[in-house]
Amino acid sequence: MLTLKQIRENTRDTITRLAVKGCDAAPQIEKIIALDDRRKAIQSQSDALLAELNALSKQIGILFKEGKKDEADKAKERTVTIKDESRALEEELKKTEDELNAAIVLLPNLPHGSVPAGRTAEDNVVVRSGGDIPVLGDKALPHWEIAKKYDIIDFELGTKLTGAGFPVYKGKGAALQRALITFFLDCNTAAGYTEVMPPLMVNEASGFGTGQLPDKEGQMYHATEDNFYLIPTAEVPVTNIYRDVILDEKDLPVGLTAYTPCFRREAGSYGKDVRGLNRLHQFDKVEIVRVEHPEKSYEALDKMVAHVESIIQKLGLPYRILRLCGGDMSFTSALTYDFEVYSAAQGRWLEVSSVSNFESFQANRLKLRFRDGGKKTTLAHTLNGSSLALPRILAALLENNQTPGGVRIPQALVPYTRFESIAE
RNA sequence: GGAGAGAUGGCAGAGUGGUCGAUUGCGGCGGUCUUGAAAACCGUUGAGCUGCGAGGCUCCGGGGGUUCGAAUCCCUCUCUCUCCGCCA
Repeated sequence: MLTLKQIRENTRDTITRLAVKGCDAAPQIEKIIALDDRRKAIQSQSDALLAELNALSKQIGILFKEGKKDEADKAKERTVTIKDESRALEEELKKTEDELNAAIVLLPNLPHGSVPAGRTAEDNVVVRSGGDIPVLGDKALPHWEIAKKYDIIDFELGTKLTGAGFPVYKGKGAALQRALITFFLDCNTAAGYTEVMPPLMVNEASGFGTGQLPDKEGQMYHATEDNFYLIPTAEVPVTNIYRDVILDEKDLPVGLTAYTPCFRREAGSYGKDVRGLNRLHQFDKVEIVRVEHPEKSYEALDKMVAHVESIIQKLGLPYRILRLCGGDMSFTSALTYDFEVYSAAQGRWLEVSSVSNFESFQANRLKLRFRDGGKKTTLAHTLNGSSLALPRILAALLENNQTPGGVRIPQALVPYTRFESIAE
């Protein structure tokens, strides 16, 4: 969430920048400022009243000690009216605060100055691209057919066990999956990220911390008996490590990486785009998360982009990097780069990573701060990115590397798979 | 799952109705001393809201209650520990 300070002190600028995201925030902001004014007024009234009550209570204590019971009883009378007034004010205050909070939470993060205007994915800007798109010829198979041909992924079996979107990886398919996870983690730790293995279920507070709750409640699987949520991404448990934390400035930057399965209900998506590995309810992903000093977060974002790019290059996949336009960016992001790899048999680009700087938007919600110099606490900046999501990488690998003699494994992965191809 | 104990500041640990946002120790920061360091000594050291400021208000796991007054009493939830049961 945005800070009240930002909204109040840079009102005009806030409105202008939110417009880039296609959000007409003026009425909302007017409402927020009015609510905040009201909150302050009630608060100071309430504080004055409580100050009087505190003083009286102290006095009554002293009077009792001195044995002046009559005077004490007299003083008590006044406290009764104060308490009534105070209770009413408190109710009013809570109501106003709730309204204020609900209003602020609706505002998306401010886009960075470099974010292109635009409404849809069409308006995203290709920053750069790399790798060669293979020419496969007419007999090229989409990955779901390759998977069937070599019996490495069984979608029907997963449906039997659980439901659609829960594939079973078999034989070399399972081994390749495991190899990719280890490969990605090794790349990330070599770049200085510390590996963590977080829980796959989180409580409500964590869901709120990263913003999945309350808005996206329907997107997560919910274990109602214990009120836990299955994580839709490692971002949730890993970022929440820093919920309500005040770091020392010298602890920055923080860089963590985690492999986790991800669970998404994907309510409402269907159609041809969801075939095979393109969209799953359970999939594997390796994530990177950073906590940065506000002055260094964009430098860090560039480093993350370069890092993810280097991994895709090692796999030899054709890719492109997009700077998302205002309209296509997530609610919480200030600047996002998407990575897409080309799926040669499907003839389309598949999103495999999204790297974002959230600036202080998440940190404000998490209360993630650092102490600078020894005195002031300041909100930190958070960033995260996939490094990388497995299913679509796997899809592209299978499709782009298919040959009449089988699927060729990229050299960088062979030490991990310990086989060089997948054949009949 | 059953029984019991507990949750206090960065950590340890006092505090069982009034002047307690909280004794003390450790740690941190600043200083004295020293060529430098250690030791010793002195000072300082939680967060949030509000106010130009002085100051005021809130927070002792979360929520509710009793009371003029709650860290302290009551209810409730969550979590931790010990013992028993079960178990990879």
